[in-house]
Amino acid sequence: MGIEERRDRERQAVTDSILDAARELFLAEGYPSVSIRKIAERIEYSPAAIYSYYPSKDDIFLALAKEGFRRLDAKVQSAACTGGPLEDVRACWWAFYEFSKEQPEYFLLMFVDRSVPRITEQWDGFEFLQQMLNNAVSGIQKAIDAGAFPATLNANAAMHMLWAGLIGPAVVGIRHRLASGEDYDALARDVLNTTIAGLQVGVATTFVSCKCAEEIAGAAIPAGASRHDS
Amino acid sequence: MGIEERRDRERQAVTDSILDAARELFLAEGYPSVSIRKIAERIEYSPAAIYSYYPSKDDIFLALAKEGFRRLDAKVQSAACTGGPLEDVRACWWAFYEFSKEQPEYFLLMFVDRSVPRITEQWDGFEFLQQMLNNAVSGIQKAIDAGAFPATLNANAAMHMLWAGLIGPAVVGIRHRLASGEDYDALARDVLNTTIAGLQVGVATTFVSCKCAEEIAGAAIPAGASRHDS
DNA sequence: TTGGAAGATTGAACACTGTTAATTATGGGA
DNA sequence: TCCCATAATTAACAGTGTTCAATCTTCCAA
Repeated sequence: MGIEERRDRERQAVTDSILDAARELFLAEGYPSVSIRKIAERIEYSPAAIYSYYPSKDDIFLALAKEGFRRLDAKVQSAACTGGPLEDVRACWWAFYEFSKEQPEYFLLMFVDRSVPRITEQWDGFEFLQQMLNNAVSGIQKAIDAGAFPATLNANAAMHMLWAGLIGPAVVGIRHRLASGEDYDALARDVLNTTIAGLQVGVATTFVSCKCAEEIAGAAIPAGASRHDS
Repeated sequence: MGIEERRDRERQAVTDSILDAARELFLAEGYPSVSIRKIAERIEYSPAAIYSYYPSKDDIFLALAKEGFRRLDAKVQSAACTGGPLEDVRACWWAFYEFSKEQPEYFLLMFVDRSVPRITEQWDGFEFLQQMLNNAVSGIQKAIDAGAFPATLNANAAMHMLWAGLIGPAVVGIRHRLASGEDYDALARDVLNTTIAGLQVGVATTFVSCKCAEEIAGAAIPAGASRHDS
């Protein structure tokens, strides 16, 4: 009796069509103008029907956020063209910035907007992102091993710096926070190159990943900015 | 006849009380949960009354954004403790990051959220911000003149790099985009110190302010990342 | 003192939003 | 054919920003 299988298949088809409709609206008009009623109209169902496939609107966009991490991961992975470990690092993080331009809605959903609180709440559980960040750490470690960065550099700290540092230009770009006509790409490029240059000269870092915090505890405490703690 | 004056005074008092109520709700609960009806209830007026003082909800929050720029300007200006031009630069930009922690709602409204589209549209017209950015450029120029940065450094490009670069850690912090328990301040400190170190070693910058673009046109075109343009 | 004009304020409505409960329709097994 | 589980819908609730006609208040001139 393949009836249950057929029913499961039909359920999955509707579930997918809801996500498809949400994605189309989301990419075309942005999160704020996506509504359950618009999704329902697009798939020719009543608004209430959607709630027997997704518990809430948040769950739909949580699924889209996960999709976004996969897309970002794919783009970043295909960016490394092995012009050497250092140039691979540069290329991968430039791809990260490019993603913010090509997929601003995904980027905002994943990193910036507060539209879907659960993305923040379940942050630790996004495996594709964690995997991507781990890959990025490996890439930096390769550059360290190749002598492009000082051996004292903490690859994890460096990764977080590049990541956080590039979110800035991305947000500035998406939200148009430059005077009209100025070059957003040039700014992002300068931030990337300057951060890499800064990492190469070897500034003492204070950021330590929790996983190995106990091992290094107390090792590298202060930094040039310690005077600001007063 | 001081009647008109009195009426103006009363109008201004109500206008102010609307802004006060909006600010209180905004700082306590965040933009998304501020509504015209809540503001109206707080000032004991009907919701419709607000529309004879502000044309729309956006205008209320545009006023709050301007207020935010003044607050940020005040904080940054009082941060320079003249431990030398370089340390002043560091202190001012650390204050910028601290502002994002102390006043996250203002920060989101001014730089990140898309709640009030007019903030993006009228971006060029925020005089307090422009003044603050100009001050920041001057501060960097002083550090250049004092020999803390290379003489070839474009102070305006450096300012934009510090600004955009620190928006990243600020957003990561406000949106809690680190694994649980990790140190947001340490990340921001590292980004700041590494960016300053990178500026000190003198990476060629491609960002040029529009105002002087024609003067420098074509002077400094490529950079290490030019290979990503293909 | 009264009438009217100007301004301030309101209640009710419109078109939305996410979400839920009760009701109806559909299809398969006994 | 009857029954039952599942699916889908209608209608509603409480909320949103905003608008408009009606009311209420205040003031000045006749």
